[in-house]
Amino acid sequence: MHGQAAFKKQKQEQLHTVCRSKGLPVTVQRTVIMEALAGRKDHPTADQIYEQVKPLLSGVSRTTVYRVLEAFVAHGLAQKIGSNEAKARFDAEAVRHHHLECVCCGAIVDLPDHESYDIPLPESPDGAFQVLDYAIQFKGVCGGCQGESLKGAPLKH
Amino acid sequence: MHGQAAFKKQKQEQLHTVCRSKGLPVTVQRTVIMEALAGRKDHPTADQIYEQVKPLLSGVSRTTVYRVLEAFVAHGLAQKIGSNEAKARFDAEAVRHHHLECVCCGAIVDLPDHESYDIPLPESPDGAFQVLDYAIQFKGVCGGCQGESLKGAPLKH
DNA sequence: TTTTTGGTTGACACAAATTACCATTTGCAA
DNA sequence: TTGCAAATGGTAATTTGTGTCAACCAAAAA
Repeated sequence: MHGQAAFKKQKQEQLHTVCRSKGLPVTVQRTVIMEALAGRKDHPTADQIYEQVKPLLSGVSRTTVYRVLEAFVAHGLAQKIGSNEAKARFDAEAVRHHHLECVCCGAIVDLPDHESYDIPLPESPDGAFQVLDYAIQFKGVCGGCQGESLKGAPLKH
Repeated sequence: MHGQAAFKKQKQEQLHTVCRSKGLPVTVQRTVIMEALAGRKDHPTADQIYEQVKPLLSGVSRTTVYRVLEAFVAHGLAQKIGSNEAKARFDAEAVRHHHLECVCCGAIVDLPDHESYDIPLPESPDGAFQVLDYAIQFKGVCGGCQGESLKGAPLKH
């Protein structure tokens, strides 16, 4: 896939731009972690990224991976997405898009056509809340879990 | 508020109905935990509910609170909502509605007019995924955090 | 009312996920 | 190259959620 490589390159450039504009150092850790995150489409957890970069950055601290991912989110380089499981998952795609979450196995995939779901932002519906963006979380059962659900309990694999 | 009391009563009746129809006992713990959850609009975590019911049910186990809340979700009596924080939050309102989440302090409030945001469910957009429902997560800054953000860092209170 | 029975609860240990702290190292600009 | 602010590594601690099992209890049967 060439789109993959292009996306990675774009994210690396974005990382440099943001760091330079805010006076933050571009560290090896940030570069490698961004490379790892941008190369995945499965919205990994911090620990999954840690396992992935450990062989590439011998001696990385788990703490650093958590911190770097949080920093990406704080500076708009990545998104933290909320799932029903009790752990944070990250997404290098920071522009608006929507997700399909399997209620059975927890898998989260991107919705291919996000432009079909453009809705207007509510105008401060409760008074003071300033609405900036939104994300739609579709819930359902993925292909792999549909077979399983026929065998017994519908939820909780 | 009278709507509050009516909602609590409705949830208690729903609890009885569901338990009876499935042959499950209606325990004191379930009753008190439902009462606590139905009385809140801030989408509390399991531990917050635990702290709340501890004085009312002397000797409750934290494990029980976690289990009962999961049971509510499994039987459609409550919803587990995914936030950007790495912990599960619960909502006694089980019918479809949407949320406003403050990216600064993490507060989650219900969107008053959820009927304005009816969108069609995608027809298995990636092939095998069976879409059942959706929830829109609006992101923004709540009233309390707008003042804070003027003072310095925009994120992370 | 008493008995029976299967699901529930409490207590504890355990695992997973995340954060706090601090000494050391590093990026980068002067 | 040098200096400083920021980042990192390592460890410990906290928070959040799960597994196990004996004792218990709600609800139906006797």
